[in-house]
Amino acid sequence: MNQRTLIKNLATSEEGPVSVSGWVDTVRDQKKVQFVVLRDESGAVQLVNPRAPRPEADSAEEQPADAPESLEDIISGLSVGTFVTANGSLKKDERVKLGGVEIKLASLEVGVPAIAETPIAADSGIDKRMDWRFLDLRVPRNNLIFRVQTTLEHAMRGYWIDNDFVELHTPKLMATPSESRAELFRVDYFEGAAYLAQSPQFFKQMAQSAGLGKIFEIGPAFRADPSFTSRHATEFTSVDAEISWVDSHEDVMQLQENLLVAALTAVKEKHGAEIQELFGVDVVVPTTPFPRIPLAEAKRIVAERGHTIDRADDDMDPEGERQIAAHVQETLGHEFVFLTEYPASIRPFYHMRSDDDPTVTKSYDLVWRGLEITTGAQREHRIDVLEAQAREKGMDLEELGSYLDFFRYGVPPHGGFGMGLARVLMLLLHQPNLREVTYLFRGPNRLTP
RNA sequence: GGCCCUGUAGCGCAGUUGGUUAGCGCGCCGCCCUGUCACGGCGGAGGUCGCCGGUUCAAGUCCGGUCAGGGUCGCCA
Repeated sequence: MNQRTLIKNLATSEEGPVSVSGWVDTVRDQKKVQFVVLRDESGAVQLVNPRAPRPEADSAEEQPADAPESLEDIISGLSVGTFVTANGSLKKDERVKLGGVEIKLASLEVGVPAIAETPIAADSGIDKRMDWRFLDLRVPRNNLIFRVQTTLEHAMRGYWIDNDFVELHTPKLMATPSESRAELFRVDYFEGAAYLAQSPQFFKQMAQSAGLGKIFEIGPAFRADPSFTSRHATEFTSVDAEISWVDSHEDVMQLQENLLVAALTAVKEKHGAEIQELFGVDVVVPTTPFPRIPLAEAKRIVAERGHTIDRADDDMDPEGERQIAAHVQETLGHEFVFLTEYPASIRPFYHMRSDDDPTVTKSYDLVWRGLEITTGAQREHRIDVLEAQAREKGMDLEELGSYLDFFRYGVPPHGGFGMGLARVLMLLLHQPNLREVTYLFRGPNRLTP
């Protein structure tokens, strides 16, 4: 391992010998002095090499053919993108606009030369940039996205660990569908077939019967959904939690809002300035409690705003979600809104129904700036009611056998939610598209790289 | 999957009612340049206009098909 200094630490380093490693960002090769801007994952710094006076014309001929290449020739031959290690002397210099420091080069160790003409540029479209994602990710903005994601996940884990949650890793290969038959990826499994998990739903409920109390998982989910939108992927990272002893979905909503406040607080603290600089976005930590609006009322409000929801079922449409978010922002100044009391007709069989109105579930969606990021609910844990609801939805009770067993040997009342990590990141950074904030996007037309 | 839009140089784009040699910016290559920092100056290379077919004396331009991509709706996280 070489003893490189991270470029961001140069500003506070002492003048003198230093070594940095990174890739070439710019070469400014002038007659009397050469400059190289070197970038690593933490920042950029200027390397400088004053050229020696030109040797006499005939002295060049005296150079042996196998003489080592001079530093100035190495610099002249550098292509943008090449990874190098620079050794030299750190100097503060007010003339340098890039951080007020530069490294006077002693030597340059050049690795594999990069092809000079890159297949993408800063203004390339998302599809071309995804083809060359490793180049696209060198851009500081994109590098920051995954630092923010790391902080986001770390803060959520921290919150859960502080609150006695258990972290689980549920299987992604399943014998039967985890929710519905639709959107399932079927894969060969030895002599038979298996399905890729659409969500950890059943397994995190199993943890309730297992007596684990409070659990969470951050893991992959797969949906064979031919969706071509800015907010869908066929493989995505799902943030899930499930807790015992809830009185209603209200307890789940409280968990989730506290979790999001902890996560966004951590992101603002650690990256707020950088996010402002590179994305022009102010990270807003929401206040609790988040507004809660029953779906029926939300639909009335949306209708009053002049948007007609034109659809066969009782659900909200995307424009309706944007409208209700605008309403909440205007009247309450809040970016988040819980839409609650979804009709049973548009919810899965395992959502618990309301005590006083069986057509309504104890469930919610969380909408952030007009986009749904979560569905949560109290689950039905009474086996007879659960079976009745499954039958009503036309589910095959045989196929649900092992899931239904979770409820036959004792189970606490429980509830939980699932949240799309990339959707959160997309909204946090005001990005127009999931693809921008996914390391390697997977969609109906995208399996590489 | 439905609807709408877009495919022209490595990248981003322009290209008139169809008309002779298809342009611009960036990038790339070469030469020049006293400290640059979006360096600058001069020169150069690079395109069977996504693909197939049709209309026409003539197609980047019009028509049909096809492939790829984007947006949106459905679906959801």
